[in-house]
Amino acid sequence: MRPPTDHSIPDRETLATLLQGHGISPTAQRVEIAAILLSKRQHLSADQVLGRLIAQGAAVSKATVYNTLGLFAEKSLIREVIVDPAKVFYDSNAETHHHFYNVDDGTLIDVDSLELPIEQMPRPPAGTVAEGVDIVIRIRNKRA
Amino acid sequence: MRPPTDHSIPDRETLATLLQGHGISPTAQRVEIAAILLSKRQHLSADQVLGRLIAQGAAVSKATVYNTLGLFAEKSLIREVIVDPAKVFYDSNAETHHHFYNVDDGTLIDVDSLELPIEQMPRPPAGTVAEGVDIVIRIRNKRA
DNA sequence: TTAATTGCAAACATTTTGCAGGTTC
DNA sequence: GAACCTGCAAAATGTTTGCAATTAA
Repeated sequence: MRPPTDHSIPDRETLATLLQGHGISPTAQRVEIAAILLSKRQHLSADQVLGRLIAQGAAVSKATVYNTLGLFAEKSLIREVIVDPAKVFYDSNAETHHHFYNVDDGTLIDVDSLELPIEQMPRPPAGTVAEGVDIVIRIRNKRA
Repeated sequence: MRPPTDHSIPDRETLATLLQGHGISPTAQRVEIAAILLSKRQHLSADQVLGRLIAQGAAVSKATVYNTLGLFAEKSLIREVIVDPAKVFYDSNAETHHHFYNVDDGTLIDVDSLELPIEQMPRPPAGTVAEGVDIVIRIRNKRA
């Protein structure tokens, strides 16, 4: 049986292995960032990640946060979600799925891809290949 | 029969009427911006619109271009397309349709919604209503 | 020890804003 | 003349970059 730790799940060791599995050298800062973002299903902006790092006393610079999140996305460890012209969200869930985007409060909610099946996919233009499909259902709060 | 004009189609008069039909007072600048964007099916950034205005000698300020495009989108005359974290594209086609987005060159291509039917739509979370669905198929140039 | 990574600050690009001057109805 | 609209410049925001110092393999 594994002893309890003072770290959030998943633990640092597991995270380091996970990063390596995606071809990412697990530096202290990267593991710290992964620990925050991958602790659960969530959608955070780079600034929010930085805020949490600072809040918990981790010393990671802004540039490193941006670079690292970009690197994670490139290595398919996380996903970028482009819905807000003002900033990019990073989704701890890299699996195929879609989103509700609440335009009133800027909130993202996951939609399992089984709930939104795509019947038929148009053929990509000549000379190109499809890389992925992003579906965003824009929602608004019901007015009282 | 209507005499030929030196304006692009649609002409200024028609555009002014169109703007009014969407609850937009047709000022000179707004008509000019509409003339550029609505001349055909296209996707332009605010900066591209400004560039074309300048190129053709129209005197419209940057702030007005941004404000006007935002206003047009709000009034459903055009559509904002959020695919590039760096800038918003304005789509002269406000009808329901979707997009291919070429991540290599930043190009947008329309996809008729008939070519990408949605079989089943998940129910929006309680207290919210769906406003629209944006589907973006990310494509990449085939490598030689 | 060689390459990769980080941090800082400055640079950037897009978009927004404040406000004075114009325009419209 | 009241409300709306425009233009300019400055500000705000999110993100990227250059480069020296640090760390990792």
